[in-house]
Amino acid sequence: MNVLVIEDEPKLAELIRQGLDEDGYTVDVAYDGQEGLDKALQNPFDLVIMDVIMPIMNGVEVCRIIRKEKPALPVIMLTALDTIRDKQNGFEAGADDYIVKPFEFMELLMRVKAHTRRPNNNIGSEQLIKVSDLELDLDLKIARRHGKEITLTAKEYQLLDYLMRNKNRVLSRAEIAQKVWGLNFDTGTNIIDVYINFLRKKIDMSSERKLIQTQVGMGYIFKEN
Amino acid sequence: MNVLVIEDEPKLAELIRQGLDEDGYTVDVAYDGQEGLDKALQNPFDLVIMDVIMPIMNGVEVCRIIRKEKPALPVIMLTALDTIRDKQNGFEAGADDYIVKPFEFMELLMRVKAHTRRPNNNIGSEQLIKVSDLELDLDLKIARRHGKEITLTAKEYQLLDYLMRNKNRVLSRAEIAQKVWGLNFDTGTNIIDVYINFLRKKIDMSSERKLIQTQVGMGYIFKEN
DNA sequence: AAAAGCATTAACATTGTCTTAAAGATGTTG
DNA sequence: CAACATCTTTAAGACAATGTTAATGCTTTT
Repeated sequence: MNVLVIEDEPKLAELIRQGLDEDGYTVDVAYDGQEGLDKALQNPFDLVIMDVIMPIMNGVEVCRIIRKEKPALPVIMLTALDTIRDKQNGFEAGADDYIVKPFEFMELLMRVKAHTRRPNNNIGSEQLIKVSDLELDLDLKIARRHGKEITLTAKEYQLLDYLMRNKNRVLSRAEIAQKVWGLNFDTGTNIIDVYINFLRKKIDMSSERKLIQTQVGMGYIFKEN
Repeated sequence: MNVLVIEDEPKLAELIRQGLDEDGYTVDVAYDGQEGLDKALQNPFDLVIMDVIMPIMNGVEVCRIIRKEKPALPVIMLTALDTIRDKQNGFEAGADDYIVKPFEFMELLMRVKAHTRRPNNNIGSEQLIKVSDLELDLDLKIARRHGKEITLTAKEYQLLDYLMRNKNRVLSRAEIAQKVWGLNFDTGTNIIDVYINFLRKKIDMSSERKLIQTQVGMGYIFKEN
């Protein structure tokens, strides 16, 4: 697990670094907001711990940008500001947790564990979406069913990605056109039907379990189970 | 967003319920650990808020089981126990957050938001309309009565959706034609009657409680209870 | 009891979907 | 930079599912 600590006070930064290190985390430290932001965006961290009051760029700002660029990356704010208003600012900027100084290191450690335990947090390590026996490898841009590799073209990949992220929900053609093609679906095109057909041939043809199902008059659904 | 509150103290439970309700959450309350656990496992909640000290089964136990059965369901613990050791117990049982009483409601609300903001959590976030023992699943576009699944065609679905959203109100054919078909109902068509008939066969045939009722000379009404 | 309103059914019309083929883009390689 | 390969998109016909009409019989109202 890779953790980024953004904290301008060297003593505290070192304390946190060492404590997490002892617990098996890989820790990187940044000493101001700008440096922290750059590191956070460029490297695959699993969690960010940051102070609010920092030189160059304050934590709330940094958090806002991180949240926008990496919506799934957990952020724990660490600060002496204790009023409800301060906390509200932090949470509104997208923080996932807020710890008031002074705190016991044990408390921080427990919260770090809580936020890195989440099953969704395979971000930073290997990237894949899994539904039933089909997995989509976000790094290699291929699918796998029963462990067998299935190559996909760009559009097929985008469509499958969208379907899988919205599994168990009927998606209208208009919705799919909008999200995958950026179209307004007034154009009377049947391109979605055609691509659904391509995907079915690749992922559903050889299997009994049909993952892509048609909902006549409504759209398509990617069904788990 | 569906939230389960497990809290034995009725006053506090109601306070939380009301506050979350005002912020747009759908809230269910359980008053002891066992009831809470049952509800949590049987329904698709997005978040659980629970007290630690409760009759029948304590929060730590409940949390441990929830975590095992539903690893992705966020749990916020709420307790008067303030020592590091207590918190450690909570987190080790799989809690995602830990708030010490007394707390400001705003702080709870912010943490609830933080935990329900996470992407990928379409787990449990199924949208549905419920009237009496009939529920309409807006994701799967199916109905369920007594838990039994009922598939619907596109028009049937649209009509039922309209009826349920306007439950306990007599709807004239003209209104229905307008809203569901986009027609002006001057055409002397009986299509609404026919579709009401289809719906009755699917949802009312096998049940004593007739949800769709005729108001002679006026239209139809979808009646709760 | 007559009239009006409603329920039900089956036949038919319409729409929606699947599949294939081929043309138009785009990217790659000699 | 031309020829090739691959990918994306359009189009058309076959087929299936759904939507609608209309005729008939039943129920409610007056």
